[in-house]
Amino acid sequence: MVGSRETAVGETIADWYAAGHRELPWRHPDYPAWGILMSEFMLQQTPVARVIPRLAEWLQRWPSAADLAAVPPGEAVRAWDRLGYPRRALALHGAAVAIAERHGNRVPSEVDELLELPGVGPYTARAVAAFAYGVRTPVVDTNARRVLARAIGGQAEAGPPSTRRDLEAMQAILPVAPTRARLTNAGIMELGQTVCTARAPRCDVCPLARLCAWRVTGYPAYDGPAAVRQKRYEGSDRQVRGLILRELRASEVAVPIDALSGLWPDAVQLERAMTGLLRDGLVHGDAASGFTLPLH
DNA sequence: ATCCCGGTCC
DNA sequence: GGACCTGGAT
Repeated sequence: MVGSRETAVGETIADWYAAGHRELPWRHPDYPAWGILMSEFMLQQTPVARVIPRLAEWLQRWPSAADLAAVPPGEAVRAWDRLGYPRRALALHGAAVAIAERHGNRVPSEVDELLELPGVGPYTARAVAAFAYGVRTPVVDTNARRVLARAIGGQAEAGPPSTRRDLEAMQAILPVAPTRARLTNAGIMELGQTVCTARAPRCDVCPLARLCAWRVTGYPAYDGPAAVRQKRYEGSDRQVRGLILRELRASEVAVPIDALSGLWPDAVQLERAMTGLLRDGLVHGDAASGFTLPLH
């Protein structure tokens, strides 16, 4: 219905974002769709400040999908450097190959086509459609989920994720006009990152003010299931995988097994990490001939 | 020294 | 539901 909280929240966020936001490279009007796709891959798990310089390098080195597709996947893994979760580099290279071969070197604009690309899930597909092409579609990341949970749901936290519910909740606040919807999509994530933060929300400067259901009900405490905690990094297989890849990134030739066995005291865990890397396609080779990044 | 962040895939 | 990386914040 007209005048609902949903409508008012969506319009208010669009106005707030339009009135002033951080200047980020991928928000410039003439930034290419390929650059936006790369930025979304990098931003999936990595803070803005670390993405900016790396993205600039990638765009200069590989100005289109076909340029990245033309090099071995290992070059993407090497250039990924320390952004973390290097399977994303492999997936981005795979997406570049698919775009070059099946889409005429043009990043697709349809959500369904984007979802077919490796490493592209519900968030990235809609983010690219919305921000590269202006498609009116709900874009929901973890920040948007939290804002929706508070402003619309009246809850302190978002609770367990449900893509279907998230998309419906975001759809309900999206303005009808695509140009306005785009502002709301970008704005709700910015609001969640800078104002409606997880631990110390700055409600005193929030544009939603009394439109927020959580605020008007007196900030009730969260009574849902506790958020799952990430296992510690120190001593994890993730750390061992990171050590192995760091060694392979630094070498232009195959690294002998002896050079890797010194990286970690627990031989069983080292073996397990290497098996995982080989299975993921992040490493090629064997004990006899040594190991490399995937160079073919 | 410890905690925290986060989208995709299996 | 759990695995996956890293560095910055506290």
